[in-house]
Amino acid sequence: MNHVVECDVLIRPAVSGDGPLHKAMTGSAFDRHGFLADNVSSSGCMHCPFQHVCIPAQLEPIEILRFSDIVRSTRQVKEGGTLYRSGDVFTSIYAIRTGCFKTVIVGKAGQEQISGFHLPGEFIGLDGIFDAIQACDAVAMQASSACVIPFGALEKIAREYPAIQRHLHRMLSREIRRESTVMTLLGTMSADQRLATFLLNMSERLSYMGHSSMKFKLPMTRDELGSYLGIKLETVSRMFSRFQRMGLLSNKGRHVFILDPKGLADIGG
Amino acid sequence: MNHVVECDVLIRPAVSGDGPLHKAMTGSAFDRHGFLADNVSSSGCMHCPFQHVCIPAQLEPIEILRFSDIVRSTRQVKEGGTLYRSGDVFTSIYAIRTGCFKTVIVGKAGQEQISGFHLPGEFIGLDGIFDAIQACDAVAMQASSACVIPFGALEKIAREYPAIQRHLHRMLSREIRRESTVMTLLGTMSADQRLATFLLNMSERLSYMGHSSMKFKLPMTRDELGSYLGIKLETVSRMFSRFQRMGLLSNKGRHVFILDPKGLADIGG
DNA sequence: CGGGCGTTTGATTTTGCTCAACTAAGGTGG
DNA sequence: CCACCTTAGTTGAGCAAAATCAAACGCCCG
Repeated sequence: MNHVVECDVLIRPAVSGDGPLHKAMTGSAFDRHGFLADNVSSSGCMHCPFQHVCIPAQLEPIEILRFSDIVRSTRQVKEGGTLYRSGDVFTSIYAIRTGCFKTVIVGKAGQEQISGFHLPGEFIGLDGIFDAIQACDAVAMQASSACVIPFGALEKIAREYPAIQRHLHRMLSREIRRESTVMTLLGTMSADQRLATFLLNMSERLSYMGHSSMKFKLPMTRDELGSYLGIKLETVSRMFSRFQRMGLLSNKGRHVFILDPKGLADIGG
Repeated sequence: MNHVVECDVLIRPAVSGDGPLHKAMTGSAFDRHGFLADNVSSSGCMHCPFQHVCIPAQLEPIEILRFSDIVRSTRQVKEGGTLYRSGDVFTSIYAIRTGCFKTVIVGKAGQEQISGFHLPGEFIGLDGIFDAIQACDAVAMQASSACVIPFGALEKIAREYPAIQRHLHRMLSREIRRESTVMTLLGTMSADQRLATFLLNMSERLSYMGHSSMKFKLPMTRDELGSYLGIKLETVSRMFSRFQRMGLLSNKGRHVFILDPKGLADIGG
């Protein structure tokens, strides 16, 4: 039942083939066991309800078909499980189908840095291409699933279809962009600016999917959010409390209700 | 005369076709007017003394030739000049030939974040692929030059030659990796760790090129280094002084002489 | 109903920032 | 060629922001 609701929501046509396409995180979306554990698995992209999320509108049917051909399997990952780990041999990239993943970079000294929270429609594992070794852990934050895209096969069809090639290059470049944005956040912003920016980004991703941009539930703990934002969990908590005192939002635990997006934007820059 | 020395140094065979290949920054390399202002320009890669730096060893002669064909021009940029600016239409990526560039991300609120210092052999402009708009400024820190690689043409030959395609993908993935490393630095490290890590990274890049890893001159101001490391210029200066007091290095302005790399590594993690 | 985890909040300490003064070096123009 | 001026770098004092340490709360979940 929950399934139906979610599917229904996700099936809405994408506003465009391009922008940041992410799975919604409205109340229901993250309730309890989270996203539906679909087992439609290897039936290809042609009839995948998430098609519009990870395949751009520009592709011709034949191109989608070829793309679909190489996506032979999906992987189900339970909460806390990994899609891949740092050090693993790289063979595939992954298109997230349901749920939510975090990518964690573990430094030499054991320091953990969360480099991103990834929602349906995003591709992860791109950092493994360089030397064919995965450079981070991809950990499921809820029961999640992802389509496995063998990279060698993807390169092959990219050589045959310029539109697919371009799609791949855009994916790679987008990841570079995303990381640049995070670098700016970590390099130039204060704690309150970081959180405000993060929340607005989340809100934007949601509204883009046609969901409420005002009310949602975060999929991560304060500790994880702190790791991503480069601040301590207590500081994250204090900033939430401050925002609430300021009337910018109302929150209880991970549930967030944005009251004054403009006010948040003023803080975030 | 200075020219000859530099060329001589740079012409040394690369240790491998892969690692972080960067222009050396030993005393002479950054002295006064810096790198040679070469005007060999559009004679192609086949006889370019920098060939080994930006083209991997795996490519066949015919592939190098095809690659060379599309590199029709080089651009000379004087100190402070830009190779491209945020907002420019993206048409090409650039292979740095001589000198040094910084890439600067300007946030909405005008905050400047230096996202990287780039030396010969590196490719920049990859973040512009996504939406065909450059996302940052590439500013020359000395008189510098770069080969212009039209991206459409590169995609075309990447479709014809798998090895070139792979080379391109590795370049893109490497940039994602590089940024991940910086994110970890900004997200988890204290000021002294950041500087120690940066200096060792610099040192490593240098030794890779066959230069002294112990003695070099930094190409950037304290302010620029601070921007990159996410700390203020005064803090950078204090950390240098602290390291000197600790006997880890000896420095005067931008000249650095590393005395205890192990000690620096202990700090950097 | 009890235990444990995630979260909030407070008190204190530490780190790095801000403001400010001073020094050194390089370039310019008389 | 020297005096001046600008810019980069160093250093110190005081301050603000965030980390750390510590305690208590609430809420799932078994």
